[in-house]
Amino acid sequence: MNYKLLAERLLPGEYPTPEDYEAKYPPRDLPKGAEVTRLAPSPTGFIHLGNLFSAITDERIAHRSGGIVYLRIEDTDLKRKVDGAVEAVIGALKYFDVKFDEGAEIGGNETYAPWYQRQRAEIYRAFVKKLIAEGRAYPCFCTEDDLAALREEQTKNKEITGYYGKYAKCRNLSEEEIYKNLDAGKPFVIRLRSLGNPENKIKFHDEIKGDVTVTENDQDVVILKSDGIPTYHFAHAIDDHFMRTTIVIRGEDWLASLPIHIELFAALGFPLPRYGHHCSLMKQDGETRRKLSKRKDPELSLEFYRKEGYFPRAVKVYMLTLLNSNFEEWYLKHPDADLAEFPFKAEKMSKSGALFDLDKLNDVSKNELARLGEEEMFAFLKDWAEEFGTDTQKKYFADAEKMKRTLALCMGVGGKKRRKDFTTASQAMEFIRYFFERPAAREQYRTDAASKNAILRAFLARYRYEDDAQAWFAKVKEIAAENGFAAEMRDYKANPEAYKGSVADVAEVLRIATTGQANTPDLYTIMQILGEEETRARLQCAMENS
RNA sequence: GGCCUUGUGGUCAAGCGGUUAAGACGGCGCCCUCUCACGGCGCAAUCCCGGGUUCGAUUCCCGGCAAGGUCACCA
Repeated sequence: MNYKLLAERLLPGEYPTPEDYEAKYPPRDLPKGAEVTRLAPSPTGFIHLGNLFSAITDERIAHRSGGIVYLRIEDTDLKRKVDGAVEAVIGALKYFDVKFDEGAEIGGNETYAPWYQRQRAEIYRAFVKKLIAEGRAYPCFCTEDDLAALREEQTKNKEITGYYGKYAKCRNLSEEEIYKNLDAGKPFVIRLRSLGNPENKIKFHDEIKGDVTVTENDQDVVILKSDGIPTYHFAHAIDDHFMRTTIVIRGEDWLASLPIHIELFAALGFPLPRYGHHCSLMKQDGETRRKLSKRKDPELSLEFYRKEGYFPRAVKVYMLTLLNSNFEEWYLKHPDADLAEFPFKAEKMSKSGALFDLDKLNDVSKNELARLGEEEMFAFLKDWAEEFGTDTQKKYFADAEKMKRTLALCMGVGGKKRRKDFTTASQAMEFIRYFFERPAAREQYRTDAASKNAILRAFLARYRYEDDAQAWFAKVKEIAAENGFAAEMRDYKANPEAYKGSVADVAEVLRIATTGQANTPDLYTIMQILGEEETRARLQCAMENS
């Protein structure tokens, strides 16, 4: 068979030679040991935690080593393409503070552009043509029905499914048959002529998983689809070679197709890059655990964290604790260090899939929020409210001074005695709501109505805005004593039967009356922030509504 | 089913032949206290199973078992 002629028929025209491409995309001029990594999402419009997980790894490995990380868009499947998806990826990663050096919509070093695979058609075809000319690839005219029938037969006979060996019908088509099919205008794909033998095992060192054993590939995989676009496997080999990736970081689901990639790189005459296959985030689902799924788990979407108002750094910190087992300890020791200083290592990555733990994220989030200064917290909440808040919530920020006072005095923001009442911006808005709106739904008073009104009346009668905290609380105690409640907690504890309740119950009446909630920060401070008029109005209102 | 990977408390995990088997989250209890939150103290809870190797296995070997991944003209 004349493979050269066949190649010309299949992919007519002049293509640059491998040497041309080697010259066009030269090795990167980087210091020794510098790693080149990449994030290569497909533009489906859905950016998830898994992408962030990979992206942080890519970014850390590249930048820790003085190398670069780039963004490549794997848009070879036009069925899945969504407009604006690339911007969404970039926006989301930027929000979580992952910076790329070059890539799609980012620019940077143009030498290795374009970063959209659909714009790289020529180079893929040039190499496919070369493979055909060498007899390492061939046209396959099997239809999807043919393939389905084949799979069915193999399944029935309990054989390995796929296009390989004796089942690779088109592999041994005669020259005559091929041209007959071509003349008839039959659509075709190009397949790799695999030389592998599954009896052979390959020892392979994975940067994350360590030493693994894989089975040699014998599948004649499709490398060029009938629309002339390469499959992932082929594009991966070409792009990661010519974009000079040194370490390919990807999900462990790719480990299964590593043998294909090993054979492809060899067939192409490219040195194999290093690989790091990371585990995927799991979720408990009844008895078993499974991969986080975008249909079932809203928390997989990065958008979820923005909407809920998680502080972006918190998400990043949590990802880092999952990514490197020694990160948490390091962070405890260096709470004020730049996250970039953490000595991130691929080999410290977990080999098994971690269950995504929202409780843990929430804890991290509270702590991160508690680190924010007054201005930072104000800006964070304001930005969130402007994007996701209700119209009422947006108005909270109209009186910036009041908001800052609330944050500082009641939440301890900016001070050293921090409260950790909320994990997200949306919770924060809910939490401080009673400062800006009259409480609507009241919690139940534990105290009976008559005592409650007596307490309210007594308080209203002697409340003075000018009182300091001590004087204020002394009055509360007085009121307690006068109404049959223990003024001192220890008295009440020593002899609970002697009283209607304690000063705690008296405080609760006042607290619910002014805030609508049984649990709040210091009541005196709240009243100071609300102002005398508003405080009185609320207490009055609570009395009348009983 | 074939192939690959992984198995330490409920979760994330440290550990690398001898440890009272770290730590964090969560849970529970106590203290602090006008409530809550914070903070402090404490408690419960773990080496998948079976064989070896060894004076000694969570650690090494073999075999099970379980879980996950993958078997497309999707990435």
